[in-house]
Amino acid sequence: MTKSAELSNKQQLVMDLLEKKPNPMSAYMILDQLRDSGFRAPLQIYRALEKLIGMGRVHRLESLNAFIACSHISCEKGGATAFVICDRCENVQEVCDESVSLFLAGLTQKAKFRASKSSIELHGICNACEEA
Amino acid sequence: MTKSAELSNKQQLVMDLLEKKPNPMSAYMILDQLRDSGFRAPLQIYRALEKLIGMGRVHRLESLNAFIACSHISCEKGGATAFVICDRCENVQEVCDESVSLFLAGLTQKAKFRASKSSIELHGICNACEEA
DNA sequence: CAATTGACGTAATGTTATAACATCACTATT
DNA sequence: AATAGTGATGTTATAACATTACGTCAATTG
Ligand SMILES: [Zn+2]
Ligand SMILES: [Zn+2]
Ligand SMILES: [Zn+2]
Ligand SMILES: [Zn+2]
Repeated sequence: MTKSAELSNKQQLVMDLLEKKPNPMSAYMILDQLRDSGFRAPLQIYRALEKLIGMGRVHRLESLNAFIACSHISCEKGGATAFVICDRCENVQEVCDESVSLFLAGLTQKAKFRASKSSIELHGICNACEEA
Repeated sequence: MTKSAELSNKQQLVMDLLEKKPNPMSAYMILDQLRDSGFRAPLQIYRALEKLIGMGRVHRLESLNAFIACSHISCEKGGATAFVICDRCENVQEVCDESVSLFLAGLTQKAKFRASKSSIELHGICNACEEA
């Protein structure tokens, strides 16, 4: 629910919803939740998401076709992030430390590559679910 | 075009097509190419792909919704693979060395996690395209 | 032989994402 | 004030990706 002057009304509504949910949501789930707030078409959601992702405030999980609020102050700076996704409870941990950027740096160097975007997603069962 | 007795006729057709193409193909692209070989519906493609992926002979690229033949003998054993994808020429490098498995091991340990599947995909511009 | 299994066929449907086009609100420039 | 530019918005239609549901068939196996 963090207020940010840079967001339009619609964008703020999507941001607020994602920040309330600990789990990833698909664009269509978001649409369903926001019908009463004036959203009527998928594109309205996708446009808001595009902006929020550009700002680093929302991440897209490629392996789920879903979206989640950034759990850090914002990943604009650090950049590279890895997502650890529990397939049971849908909890997502966002790992953003040096090991990630070092790994990616090594990868781009080996591959002689100029990277622009990364997607690192690990699926499995989290500790809490394992013990339950 | 590696022959493998374990594959059905349809599965072999999909495998052959993917092995001929250096670039990722979507399921519907595959379908288009294989209409003359008797494929009629998406499901026929997805079923073959499911089997081939299970065998480690084909990989799914989550960030592209596309599929590509494994460029190694087969990733059944090693497991973890990273894909380096050029957004210009669509060339895909498959990196499968120790740095990848070490990185993932560190990640699962930090996150206290039992991993079952990973998806590591790096987008950008390859060296060849950069120099062109 | 009955049961199980795995591949296959087909139609319908579900889910995710974008194209195309028009309009509106705000700002900057003339 | 008029003009033009920009970013957000609204709406409809459609493209692209994936699965459900149901039925058939052949090979294996207890
Ligand atoms: Zn983040
Ligand atoms: Zn869990
Ligand atoms: Zn492979
Ligand atoms: Zn390239």
